[in-house]
Amino acid sequence: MQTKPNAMLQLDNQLCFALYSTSLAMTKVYKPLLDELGLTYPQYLAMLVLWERDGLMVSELSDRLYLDSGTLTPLLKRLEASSYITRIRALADERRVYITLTSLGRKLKARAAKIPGCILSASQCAVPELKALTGQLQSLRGRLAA
Amino acid sequence: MQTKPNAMLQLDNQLCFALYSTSLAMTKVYKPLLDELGLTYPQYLAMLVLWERDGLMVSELSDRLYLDSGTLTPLLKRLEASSYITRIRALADERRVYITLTSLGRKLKARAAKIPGCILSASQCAVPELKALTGQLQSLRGRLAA
DNA sequence: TCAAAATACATTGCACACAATTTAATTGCG
DNA sequence: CGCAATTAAATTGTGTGCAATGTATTTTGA
Repeated sequence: MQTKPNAMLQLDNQLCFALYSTSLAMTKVYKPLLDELGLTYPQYLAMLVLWERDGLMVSELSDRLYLDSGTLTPLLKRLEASSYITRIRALADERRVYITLTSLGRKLKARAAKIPGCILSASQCAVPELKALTGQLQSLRGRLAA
Repeated sequence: MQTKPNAMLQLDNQLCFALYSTSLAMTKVYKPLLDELGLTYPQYLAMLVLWERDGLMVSELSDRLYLDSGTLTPLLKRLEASSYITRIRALADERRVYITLTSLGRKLKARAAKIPGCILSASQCAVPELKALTGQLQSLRGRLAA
C-alpha cells in the first residue's frame, strides 16, 4: 500500500467518490435540458444508441449501455408510452424484442442536437481536456469490468 | 461548436456516459467487498464521512456527500437498523438530527481498511494517474455545480 | 430425436436519487 | 412581542440499477 490506510479511507482521496458525485452532478446539469424533451438521462442514453442504429434487440442495447434487462425493460416501456419507440417481439425468435424508433422518436434527434453544446459549455472544459478525460474513464471502465 | 452535431450525439464521444458507466462499474467492484460488511456503496460513503468526523447533522452529511435528505433519511434509517449509527434529535434545536457511530460502527472501520487497496488493485491504475484523475473529476464537479 | 442446456426477456424486491411537498422549529424584523 | 421568513428533516411519488428468479423459446448433443 502506497499510502496510510487511514488516508485512503478519506472521502476526498477516493477516485470512486469523485466519479460517483461527478456523475450525479452531470445528471443534474442534463435535467432541465432533458425535461424539455420528456426524457430522463438513462432514457436519453438509450435514444442516443438508437439514433446511431435503429432496430436493436434489448440485449444489444444492454451491451451498449452496460445496463441489464431489469433496468432496460421498464425504461423501454416508458419510452414506448411516450411514443418514442416501439417494442416488437421477433417472429423468427420469439425470445427477442426489437426496439424501433417511431417517427416522433426520430424527430427528437434534431431537438437533442443542441444538448452536447450546452453540456460542454456547462462543463467549462477545453475540448482536448474533455476528450482525454473521456478516454481515461473508458480505459478505467474496461479495467474494472475485467 | 468544435465538432459536428451528429458526432457529438454519439454515445462513445460523451464524457457524461463515460462517467456514468464507469461509476456504475466501480460500484459493481465494491459490491462483494461491501457485502461482507453489510453495507451498500452509498452507505459506505456515509460511513467514510462519519469515520472522519462523528456526530454530524444530516445536513452536514448532505453537504459532504452531495445527497439530499430524501436520499439520506432512509439510508441512515437502514444504517441505524444495522446498528452502525444512532439518529438523535437535538434537544437545543429539535429540527436537527445528529448521527453518531455506535461501537459496532466504529469497529467496522478496521474491517473496511483493506477495501481501498482492493479497489486500487482492481482499477489496475498507477497511484499518480489515479490521483490526477481524481483531481480532474473534483474540478469538473465544481464547475458543473456552479 | 428429444431432453438438457443455453438464451432472451420479464418480474420481483430492495435500495438509491431527487423533485416537490409537508411538518416542525427557530430566527429575524417591524 | 408576534408573525413572516427561514431552516432542517421527513414524506411522497417517479424512475432507475441490479440480484435473483421465472418463463418461454431455441439450440445442442448423446
